[in-house]
Amino acid sequence: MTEPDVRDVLNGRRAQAARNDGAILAAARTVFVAEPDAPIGAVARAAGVGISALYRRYPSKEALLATLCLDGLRQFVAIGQAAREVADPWEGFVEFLRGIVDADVHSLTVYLAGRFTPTPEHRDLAMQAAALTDGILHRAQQAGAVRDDIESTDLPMIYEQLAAIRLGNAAQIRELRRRYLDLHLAGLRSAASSYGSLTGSAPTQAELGARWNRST
Amino acid sequence: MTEPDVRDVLNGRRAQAARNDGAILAAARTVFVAEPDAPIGAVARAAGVGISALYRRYPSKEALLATLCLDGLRQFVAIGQAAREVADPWEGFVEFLRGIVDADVHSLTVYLAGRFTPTPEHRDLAMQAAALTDGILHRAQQAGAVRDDIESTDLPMIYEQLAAIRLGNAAQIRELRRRYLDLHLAGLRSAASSYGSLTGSAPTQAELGARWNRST
DNA sequence: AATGCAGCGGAACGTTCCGTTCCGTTCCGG
DNA sequence: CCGGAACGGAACGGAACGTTCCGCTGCATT
Repeated sequence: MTEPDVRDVLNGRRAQAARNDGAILAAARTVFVAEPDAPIGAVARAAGVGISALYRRYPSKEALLATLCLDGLRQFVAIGQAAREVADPWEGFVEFLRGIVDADVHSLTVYLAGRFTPTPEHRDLAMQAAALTDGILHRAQQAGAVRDDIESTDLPMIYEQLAAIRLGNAAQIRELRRRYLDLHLAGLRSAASSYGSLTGSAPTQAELGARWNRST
Repeated sequence: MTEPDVRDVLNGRRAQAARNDGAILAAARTVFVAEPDAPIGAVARAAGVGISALYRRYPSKEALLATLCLDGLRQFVAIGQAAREVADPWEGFVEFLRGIVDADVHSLTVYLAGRFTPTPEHRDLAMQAAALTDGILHRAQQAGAVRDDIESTDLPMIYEQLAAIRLGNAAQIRELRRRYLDLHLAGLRSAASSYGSLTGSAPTQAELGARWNRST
C-alpha cells in the first residue's frame, strides 16, 4: 500500500481516476451552469464517464452541487480580493464586476443555492463575499466614481440580471453579458445619477439570504 | 336554446361558467408568470376550480399556454401603440419600457415561447411587436435622447434581465424591477455613452426568434 | 503468472410527478 | 320533473430522475 509518487502514474488506472476527478467537476460546472436542474446523467455524459464514476466520488447529487457551489464561492472571494488590490477605485470596481460576470460565478452560487442544505463553510464564505462587495463598492463611492444611491445589495441583483442572459452558445453569452455589463456600468457612474434618482430601495441582506433556503 | 342576455344570469350555472372563464385565465397568468413550467393542477388550484373545468375550455396545456402567450403579445402591441402616441420621444420610450416591465409581458411571451408550437397569429403579432420596438427606439434616438449604439434587439435583452428579478412577493418584485429599470434607463441616455462605448454587438433578430422553437 | 480489487459502464429499480381521461354528482333550464 | 351541461377529483399511463447493483476490465502486488 505504498502511495506512489503522483508524477509516476501519468497513465494507468490511478491516472485515469485522477483525470476523471477533474473532468467530472469541469463537466458538472458546465452542465449545471447552463441548466441548474439538469439530470445527473447529463453530467456523466458530458464528462465522458459512466454514472458510477460520479457516485464513486460524490455520495449524492446534493453533495456534488454543494462542492460546486463551494468552488464558486471561493472563486468569488478570490476575484474580490484581487479587485481590492487595484489602485484606482473605479477600475477595481469594474474589474470586480467583470470578473464575477465572466466567470459566471453567480450561476454557481445563488442559482445552485436552495438545491442543497448549505454547510457552515458555505455561510462563512458567503459572508466574506458580502463583506468584499461592501468594501469595493464603498471605496468606489467615496472616490466619487459610483453614484451614492447604490447599495451593496444592488450588485447581486445586477449579477442576477446578467446571469439571465442565455442566448446562443457559451461564447456569445459571454460577449452579450459584457455588452450589457457595460450598459449597467454607464448607469452606475455617479454622473449618471443626474438623470433622476432610483425609485424604490435595494433588497435587504436578509431577503437575499433567503434564497439559500430550500423552497421549490 | 335561446341565449339569455348576459346581464340576466349573474348567478346560476351559466354565470359560474362565465366567471370561471376569467378566473382560469387570470390564475393561469399568475401561476405561469411566476413559474413557467408549473403543473396544470396548480392553475386549477389557484383558480379555485377542478381540473375538469380547465379541460372543458382548453384541450391541452399547450393550448392554454398558446392562448396566454397570445394575450401577452396583444398587450405588448397595445402598450407600444400607446407609447407611440406620447409626444415627447424620450417620455414615450420610458413609458414603453415601464409598461412592458410592469405588466411582465416578457414572462408571458418569450418565457412561454418554446413550450408550444406557435401559430401564424403568434408570428404575426411578434413581428408587429418588433416593428413597434424599432419605431419607438429610433424616434428616441433621432431626438438625441437615447445613445446611438443601442439597437432594437437590445431591448428584449433588457426585458429578459428585468424579468429575471424574482425576489419576494409580487409587490416587491414590481418595485425592484422599477428600480433596476431606472438604472438601465440611466445607462441608455445618450449622454451616458461618454463613459465608453459598448463592447460586442446586439443579437440579431434571427437569434432572438430562435427562442420560439421548441428545444428543452 | 496468478490473483485480488479498485474503478468503471450502464442496465435496472423504485419513486415522484404530471398531463389527460373518466366517472359520479350537482343543479340549472325548460 | 327530467335531460344534460358543468364540475370535482380520483385514477391511469407514461416519462424522468436519483440511486443501486452487477458484471467486466486491467493495474498492482505477490
